[in-house]
Order: sequence, then structure tokens, then C-alpha cells
Amino acid sequence: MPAITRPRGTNDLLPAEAPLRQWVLDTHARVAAAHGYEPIDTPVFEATELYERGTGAGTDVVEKEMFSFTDRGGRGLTLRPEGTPGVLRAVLAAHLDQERRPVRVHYAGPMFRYARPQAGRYHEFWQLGIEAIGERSPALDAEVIEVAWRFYEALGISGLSLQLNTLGDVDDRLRYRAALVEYYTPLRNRLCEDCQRRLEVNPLRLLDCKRDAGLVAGAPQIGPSLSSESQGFFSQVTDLLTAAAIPFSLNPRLVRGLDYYAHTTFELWHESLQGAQNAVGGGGRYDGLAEVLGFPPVPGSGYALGVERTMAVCREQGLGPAPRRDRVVVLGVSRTDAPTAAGVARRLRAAGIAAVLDASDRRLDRRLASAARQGARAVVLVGAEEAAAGSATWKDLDTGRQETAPVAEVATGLRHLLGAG
RNA sequence: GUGGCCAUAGCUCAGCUGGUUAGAGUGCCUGACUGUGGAUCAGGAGGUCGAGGGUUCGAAUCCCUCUGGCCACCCCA
Repeated sequence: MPAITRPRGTNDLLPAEAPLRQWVLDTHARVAAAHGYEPIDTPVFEATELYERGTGAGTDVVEKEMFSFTDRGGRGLTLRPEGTPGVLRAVLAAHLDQERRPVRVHYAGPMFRYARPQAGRYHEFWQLGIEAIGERSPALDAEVIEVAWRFYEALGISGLSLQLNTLGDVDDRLRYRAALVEYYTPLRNRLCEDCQRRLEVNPLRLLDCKRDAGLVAGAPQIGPSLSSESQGFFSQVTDLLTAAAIPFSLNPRLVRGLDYYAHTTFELWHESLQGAQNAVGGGGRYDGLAEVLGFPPVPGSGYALGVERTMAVCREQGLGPAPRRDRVVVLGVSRTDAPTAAGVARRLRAAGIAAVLDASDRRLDRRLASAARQGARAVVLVGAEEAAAGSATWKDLDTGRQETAPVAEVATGLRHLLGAG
């Protein structure tokens, strides 16, 4: 009988990797909290309609990448492909925006998209993000971008570039859309198959195409379509980023794959990631999203960052949590010492020390070697002499120093050793 | 979703134009060493050769299908 395998595009997070992700998540929570963002958790699945209407029916995500299913009651549900619509739904349904504006929240959790797996692209992947809901201001956009930037600074990651663009408001977009259609329609026959379809469904996405790069170069840019208000809004964002000493590149071709963006959009790219998957995250302003979801109009701004891609950069740059050296291994010298050793381990734990009992029959020298290899900071030996005296011998594996003392004193000594790092 | 490359011990890999019992390094276990660690020496365990089917006297090796990974598209995280 063949063993059951892990589903395609999923990953096991084994003990060797788990601390790195936890460190990334903790760092983000800390940086977000320092900017006033509070934790929020929303369901891993939502009504399919939330994404059809929110993320956008014409987007690749909704068109071909969702894990959708019908539950036993006939309801159409979808494993969340992104976090923003669910978080906005939760915040507005609870009327948090009636209590204070903006509502600042941060989140982390698994997302699901059915795209062909590749390095840095999985069916199940983690995102972390923030949303600032209820205020339409350039200062908030700049703040959101700054939180992302400070997060990567806190991790110690270098080599990131911030790509920045504006899509203007709804009217600007309609004007720009018309300009693009006017430019592309005569060229229709020279467009790739996908782009011919985009011309009908979502002309802004024509700018994303790499195959038709030659045509994209000649396409009109958004600038002339922007109202003076939109231009003013965006220049305030760039001024604030400059004042915060956050470098950025203006990228007029940055469109983003989700329908709800308006005004400021951005992506964070990392040079070392595989060409196609070089974005570690992105975000922007989504002022029309609340209405599309059936709520009163409430503006918002936020970002989502890829945890796996961030971890990949961390690994490459040798970044991560300091290895934990806060454990001791308790060894019974011979088999008959095992019960006494177990008692000593119990007393150490009661004193707040992480104690692992090695009750195996292996030779003492091998068990000592094994404890050292597993990263234990110290070992505690319990043999016939110690058992008779109610004592234990503890040995610092880094210095080799060892000492026999009553168990209570050993606990104190170990606490001191572990506390000192 | 499209095209390509790949899959041999826990890990990294070798295995010739098909030819006896599938190898190495490392890791693991044991002994040298029955109360003292990452060393050394010796030994041992560990493989449905990704899965299924086919060709053949004979398949890890050739063919087909599937599964999974990677790469390029596509898209994004």
C-alpha cells in the first residue's frame, strides 16, 4: 500500500524551519504594533462571492486560481486567495470604523491559489499584512508603505526595491482605460492571445504583458489621465516617502492583478529571488472595495507580503533567529538511575528549566555527544553517587566545567547559565 | 493552464551502449571505551531505484501513463 503523500503545492514546516517562520511573523507583529496596528484573524474560507466581487471576476486569481467548493448546505465557499476582502468584511461588519478611524489591523495566515507550483509559488502559502481602514489620505498610504519597509529593515534584509505607481480615482481610471483602448484597438491583430482578451476584459492589464513589451513601450501613460486632485494626492505620498528616507522607483507599468486598487499601488521586489517570482509583496489603496462588497463606502489602504519568499531571502542572507540554547539534557548514568534522573528532570522543569530526559540504554559517551550535537547547553548526570547524596552533576557543554551539588543548587546554577545565554 | 528538465539509502550523489546479490560519502546504531562530548578505528542497520504498465531471456538503465519537484511562460505572494 503506497504511503499517503503531501498534496501538490503544499509544504510541511518541520522543526528545523518552524523557528524561522515564527521569527518572521513575530518581527512583523512587533513592527506593526509599534505603528499602532492590532491583530485580527478572519476565516480561512469565505463566501465565494466575496472574492468574485472584491478581488474581481476578471482577475486571474478569481478566474482560474481559486479553491472553491460547495458545502453540504449548498453554499458556495472558497479558501481565501488573499486577505484584504475578508479583513475588510470583518472590520465593516463589526462596525469597528464607527468607533475610530482609521482602523489599523495586522494579520498573518495561510492563503490558497491554484497556480502551477514552482519555487516561491505554492497552492498553500502564507501572507502577512496590514490594513488601515476608514481614512482617505496620502499620509496613510505612506504609513502603510513605511511599515512594510521597516519590517524588512527589522529582519535585516537588504536588496529590496520599492516600485511605486498611482492608478488615480475611478474617473481617472476610466479616462486612462479609454486611452489604452484607443491605442491598442488598431494594433489588435499584433497582440498576443491573452492580450486580445485583456483588451475586452481589463485593458489595464495590457501593461503587464512581457510578450508585447514593444507595444507596451509606446502605450499612453496614466499621467495625462490623472485629475489634478489625483496628481496632488500622489505627490504627497512621494513627498512623505522622501521625508521618511524611503527610496522608491516610479513604475508607470505597475498595475497589480487585483481589481480594487485605486490611487497608490506598490510592490516590493528582491533582486535575488527567481526572475518570475521576484515580488515579496505589494499593496495599495482600495477606496471602492467596501461598496463593491455591499457596505457603505469606506476607504482603505494596505499590503500583503509573502512569508515563504521572505523566508527564502532570509535563508539566502543568513538571517534568522538565534538558535535556542535553553535546554539541558538529563542523563541517568546507568539503567537503574533512570527513575532518579526522571525525578531530577521534573524538579528542574518545576524550576523553569527546559529539561530533556535521555532514558536510553546507549553508552554514556555517545549520549553526551548526542546531547551536544542537539544543541543542549548543559547536561545533568545522575549516577549512583548522586542518587545516594540527593545531588546531581551538571556540566557546561561549552566550557567543559562541571560540578556536583544538591539538586536545588544545580537548578540555580543552570538558571544562571541559561539566563546568561 | 502551456512547454521543457528531473526523480537511486535519512541527506548529497555515483551506477558505462540493458547483464549476477544496487554503491560511495555523510548521518544513524553498535564495539574498542560497563561515569564523561562533536576525534579515530572496526562493524551493523537502512533501498518496493517516485508509482503503475509495457518491451526483453534479463530493466535503476529503453517505451508509455500517472504522481511529485524544478525551470521558462502565465500570474502573483
